[in-house]
Order: sequence, then C-alpha cells, then structure tokens
Amino acid sequence: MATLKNVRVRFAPSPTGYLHVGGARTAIFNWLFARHHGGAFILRIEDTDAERSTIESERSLLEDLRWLGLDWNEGPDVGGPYGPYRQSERMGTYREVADRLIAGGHAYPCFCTEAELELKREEMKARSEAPHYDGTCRNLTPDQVAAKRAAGIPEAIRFRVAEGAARFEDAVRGQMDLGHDMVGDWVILRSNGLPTYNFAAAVDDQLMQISHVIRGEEHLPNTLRQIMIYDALGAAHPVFAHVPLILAEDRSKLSKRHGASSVGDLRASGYLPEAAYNYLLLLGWSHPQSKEIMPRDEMIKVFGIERIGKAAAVYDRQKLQWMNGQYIRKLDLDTLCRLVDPYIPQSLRARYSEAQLREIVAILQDSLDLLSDFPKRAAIFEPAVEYEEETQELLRSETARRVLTSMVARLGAHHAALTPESFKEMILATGQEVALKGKELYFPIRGAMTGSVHGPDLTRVAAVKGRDTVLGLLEGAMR
RNA sequence: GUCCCCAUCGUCUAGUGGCCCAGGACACCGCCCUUUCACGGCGGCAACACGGGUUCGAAUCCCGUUGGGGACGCCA
Repeated sequence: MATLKNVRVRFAPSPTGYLHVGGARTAIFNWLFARHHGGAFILRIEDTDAERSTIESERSLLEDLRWLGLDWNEGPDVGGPYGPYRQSERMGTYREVADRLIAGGHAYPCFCTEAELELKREEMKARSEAPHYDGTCRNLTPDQVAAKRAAGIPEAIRFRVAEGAARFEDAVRGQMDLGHDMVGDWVILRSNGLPTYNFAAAVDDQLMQISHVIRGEEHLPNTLRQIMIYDALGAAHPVFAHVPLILAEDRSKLSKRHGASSVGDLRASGYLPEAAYNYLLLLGWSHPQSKEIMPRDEMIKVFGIERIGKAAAVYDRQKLQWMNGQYIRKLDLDTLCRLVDPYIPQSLRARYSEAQLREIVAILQDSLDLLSDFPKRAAIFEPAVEYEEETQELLRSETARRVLTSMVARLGAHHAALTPESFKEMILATGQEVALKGKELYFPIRGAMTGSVHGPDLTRVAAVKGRDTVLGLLEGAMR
C-alpha cells in the first residue's frame, strides 16, 4: 500500500468523563493510520466547556489510552511544536481568529439572550421549521452594536453563513454535499469568551496542520461548519473520514447506561488491553484476508481507511470475551501469574505456596475468559467445597459409593505425596476393581473433590490439593 | 418536525456485475479427541429488508418504500 507523506492525525477528546469504547476505537483508528503512514498521532484536549471539563477526567483519559498501548507524538503532557494542546490554554488564538473573521465580514456580534433563543427555537419547531438562528443580530448597524454594548448586554460572536454548499470527499462515505442551509448562523465565541467546539476544532486542526480527521459519524454535520471556517480563513481543509457509530444491543448509541462500556470498566472487569484493542479494531474495520486475531505490527501493516465500513456496529460483549480468552491462552505463565495476581483470594494465598499457586494458574489458564474469572474458577481449590445440587444427587448413587470406597482405600494406603500420575493410577485401578469407566468412574471422584462435574484436569487438581485433603473430601462425600 | 447517513446470518463481517442457490468469526446445536473436565478439531443451524427498474446476468448499479441511526445548542 502506498504510504502518504506528512500524515498528521489527532484524537481530540473532551475531558468530561471516562474514555468510552467508541472514543477508544476512534483513537485506535487514528493511531493505526498514523503509524501505518509513519505520521504523527496528536492528542488534543478539548476542554472548552469549562463547566464539565475536569482535570481528573483528562488524567484518566490519558491513563486509559496508555493502557490500550497508544502513545502520542504531541500532546498536553509531551508538548510539541504546535502547542499548547489543551484548548483552554489557547484562548488568545481563538479570539484572534474570531476578530479576523469579524474584520473579514464572516462573523458578527450577537446580543440575543439564551432565553430568547430558546423561545424562538420552540416556535420554529412548532411551525415545523428547522430550528435555526433567525438572524436578529445579523445586520446590526455599528450604532446599534455600540448601543447594545453600552447597555452591557453580553455579546457572543456568530459566524455569518453564506449561501452555498460544502462539497467534499469523505474517505469512508464518499462524495458529500452538505447544503449551507442545514445550519443557521452559529456561535463561534460564546458570551463568556470561550470558543465553541466547531470553531475551536477547525481552528486547531488548521493550525496544527492536521491532514486527516478520522472521527465518529455523529460529527458529520459538524463538518459543514468546520469547512466554513477553513473557507473563511482561506485554508484547505483536511481529509475527513467519518466512522460509523458503535451501538448497544438495543441498537441505540452506546452510552454509559448500557453498563460496562468505558475502557476503565473493561480494565476493571479483567480484560486484556491487547484483546480489547483487537476487538475494537474489528468493530467497523476488517482485515483484507479476514484475519481476526492479529498482533499489533500486523494491524499497523495492513490498516487503511478504505476498509472501514459504513454501517453502525453493535458492541458484542460475548465476542469480546471470547477474544479475551484467546489472548489469555496465548500468555506465557509468568505473565499470566502477574496479571492474575490481584484476583487471587486471600484464602488461597494463605493455604498454598507460590509454586502451588503458580500450578493453579497453569491448570486454570485454558478455562479463563476474563482475568476476573479466576476467583470463581479457583474456588475448587478452597478447603470447603460447595456441592452443586446435581453433584449431590450423583454422589448418592450406588456406583458412586463403590467408586469412592475404592478410592478412599487406595488413598488411605498411599502415604507419599500425591502427584498427577499417582492419582491417575489410583483412578485406573479403581476403575478395574469396580468395573466402571468414563463418566461413571470420573464424575463421582470429580464431584466429591470439587463439588462440580465440570472443571479442569482432575489429576492436577488432586496433586495441588494434597493427599490428606482429597482423602478427607472423598470420605466426607460418602457420609 | 426538518436535514443527513446507513441497510448481507441473532451479532461482527467478506463480498465492488458472472468465481456466491453468498465465505469467515462469535453465540447456539451435534460429533471427535480426552476412560473425566477444559482446550482443541470437525460438522450443522442461520442472512443479501421489501418493491420496482438497468443488464444476457445483480448481494453488488439506479429509483422508491420500510426500518434503524445521527444532527439540528452560547455540549462536544
């Protein structure tokens, strides 16, 4: 694939909450695009909403991005040639550009109050009209402006929308033709002096030499406004690529109320960043050879906007979970032990040695989908076994008693430490003696030892639990 | 309400006019491996929203309908 020159992309979240999976996927697409083309990935914080932006959100945003394995060439923490990278620190720039637009006739002061605007919007909706600004302050004379200012009326700056249309080639959706009449004159600078999103984003993208804007589809209508700014400034706009949304199972836009949909939740729920990354990439993008699980360098090698789909995708936790299991199974034991460590219950820690805990992790590796599955799966290693209803019934059967009687006798005579091999031999000998095999032979032993008929390799479990414990459990199960 | 976008198995998707009575993955079901369990392997179920065109030929192109989503803010 041809590599573009001077690729500069950005991820520009507003620090008003946690990093959402939708945002994470946008960040991933941008990052992959930058890395594929050897360009720059820039992190810009869009904190122009002073009310809702918090420094904690910004901190957790960066933390979540790093957890996913993303890094940035320029950003609020690492700096860069086009800084600062926090919009709240760029106020002078916005004011300056706004003044330039006013001077050029592209913008004008507006003295309408929020209450007035709200009222007008409702009226327009009631009349089935698009609720656009009615242009009350559009053609104020200099005298009128001076009078309003003298009266101390707060002043916002509005962009003067001219007739026309924005035509551009969206890299994922193709030819776009958005009529200017889709919007009314819109505010670029609020009465408190802070810029609005569409203004600040366009100004910064232009100043920061952004070459490609890859973002969620909900921004498609915003593109119209942003192109107006580029045009008014006499600058060429970047390539836009609008990625389809991620939907919840009910097909509405995925949001907080749909449960664990933030990156922080994913981490807390025991997902591996590599798995989350891989899954998110596949939501809206597909590998040319339909590969699903792939290493990061492969993703970088083959990623391209042309393989991003147009239709929204439903976030499927089940597949994410399966993928996480795939990644867990590929982990080497040292790494898995380290990752699973926070999930090891105190009770097990107190009972088993480091080496035994390590063996428990090894035994359970194949059956873990989430790191947080560990305590549940490891419960069979607790001294007190909980018997499932199904298991209790099974243990009452005549054949089960015969199996257990034989096993108890053998274990009682076995004074050496239990190994998987020696335990297996006992099971085999018992099978001979009572003339049973398969489930009839194994289930009673498994059930008595673990309380369930499902679980990992029985012989390894027995070796970890130890001869005395196993003997006690088998005897107990017969009472 | 107005404008914009989208539409292949339940879900993620492959597919850019003949290779497709549609391929892969998750989930589900069955079989095999394992004298048990898990992992794994194999197989099955299951879709081109609908209606018109265009064409020798349409999942692929055009139009309409329906459905879904998004945007219409001094939020981003």
